[in-house]
Amino acid sequence: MRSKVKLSFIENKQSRKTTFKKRSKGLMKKLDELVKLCDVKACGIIFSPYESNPLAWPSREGVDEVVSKFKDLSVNNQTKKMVDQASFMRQMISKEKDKLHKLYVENRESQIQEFMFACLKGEVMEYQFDKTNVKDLRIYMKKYLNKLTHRIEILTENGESSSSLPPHVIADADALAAPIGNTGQIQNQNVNQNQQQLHGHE
Amino acid sequence: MRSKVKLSFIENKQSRKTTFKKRSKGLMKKLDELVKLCDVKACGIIFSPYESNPLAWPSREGVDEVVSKFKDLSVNNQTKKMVDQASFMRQMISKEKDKLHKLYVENRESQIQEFMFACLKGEVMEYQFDKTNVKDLRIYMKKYLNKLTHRIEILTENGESSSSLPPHVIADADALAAPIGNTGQIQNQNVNQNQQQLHGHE
DNA sequence: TGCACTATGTATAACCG
DNA sequence: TCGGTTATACATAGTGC
Repeated sequence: MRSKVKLSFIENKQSRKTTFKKRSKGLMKKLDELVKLCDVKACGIIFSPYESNPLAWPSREGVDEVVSKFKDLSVNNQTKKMVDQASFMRQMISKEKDKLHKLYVENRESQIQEFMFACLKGEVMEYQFDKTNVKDLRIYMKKYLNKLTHRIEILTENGESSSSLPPHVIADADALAAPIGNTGQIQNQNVNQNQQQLHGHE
Repeated sequence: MRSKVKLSFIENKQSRKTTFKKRSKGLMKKLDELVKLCDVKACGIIFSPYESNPLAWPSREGVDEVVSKFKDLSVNNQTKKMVDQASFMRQMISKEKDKLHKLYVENRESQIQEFMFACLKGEVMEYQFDKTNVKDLRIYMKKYLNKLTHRIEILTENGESSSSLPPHVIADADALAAPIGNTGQIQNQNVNQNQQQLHGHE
């Protein structure tokens, strides 16, 4: 007539509810007995979908009392949590360091690019030619030249009319060099055209 | 052989302790079963003079979770509706905060953009170079440069018709160079247009 | 849906080594 | 003090109203 309890989720909704009601009632009763018999502080809280308010024993206030006592102790026992947090923090820091490094590399590249353009325009101070700069510049120029060569090849091969090609290449070169220190009136006019151009591309 | 439980304090110290041990163990077991069978959130805490640490089920952390949930409810201990409204409000506030933050970031970006152009035009007061501004400016300029570089690449690689290309490219290059060190009336106009342009890129 | 019933599984009081 | 055993009180699954 009565089966042994299988310690697993009761699929049937109705019997689950019934079981919950019976067992939670029994639990609270036992908790009550324990406290009466042994005179200890205790509390129990059960949330269920079957009642709008959580079951709390011995009462809301009683629970509060026990809980605050428990929290007090918990504060002293947070070593383990602290450790977890520490390792978490370590992870985060590691990630941030990676980001930082990536940014550093990018930044260095920009720097060298500027430096290169400055060189091309002869606007570089003597003292800027330190070992590191020159070394990085070498590497960067190589990369840059490759790009340009590649570009020229493509344009040359795809080149439609021969007359239009050279201006392209020159224009390209100018475009790349441009960000460094250009000034002057002509410049200003071009800006306006540029705006339209940019707009058209969006 | 076995007496009926008298629901009163057990005077005998020894049997009280024994009873406590047995019953508390049984309680936790039943709590465990209840949770497994019905899939509800629950916790139990028992303080006793017999153990240095309080008995807590399902675990310190589990108790914390249930307890905080309980506290949340307790605070709004009015009606279930109130609770729903409160949580609804909390959601709304959270969303509004997100919006606010997003707006703040956008706003700051605009600010820094203006600042950047002002810098380039030499129209910046000394006092404006505080740490925060400079830091944000750095970040923003980087972003800005990347955008421009990207733009150059696209325009360089996509060169369409031969006749229209050279002016475009030159215009682009000028636009990119223009914000640097330009002054004068025309410039001011350009900056404004330029800002709109950037905005379009966002 | 919920309560009441009852057969049966479980918890545990008392005891023991 | 503790862990194990046993008899028995108690809790509760399944059932029907």
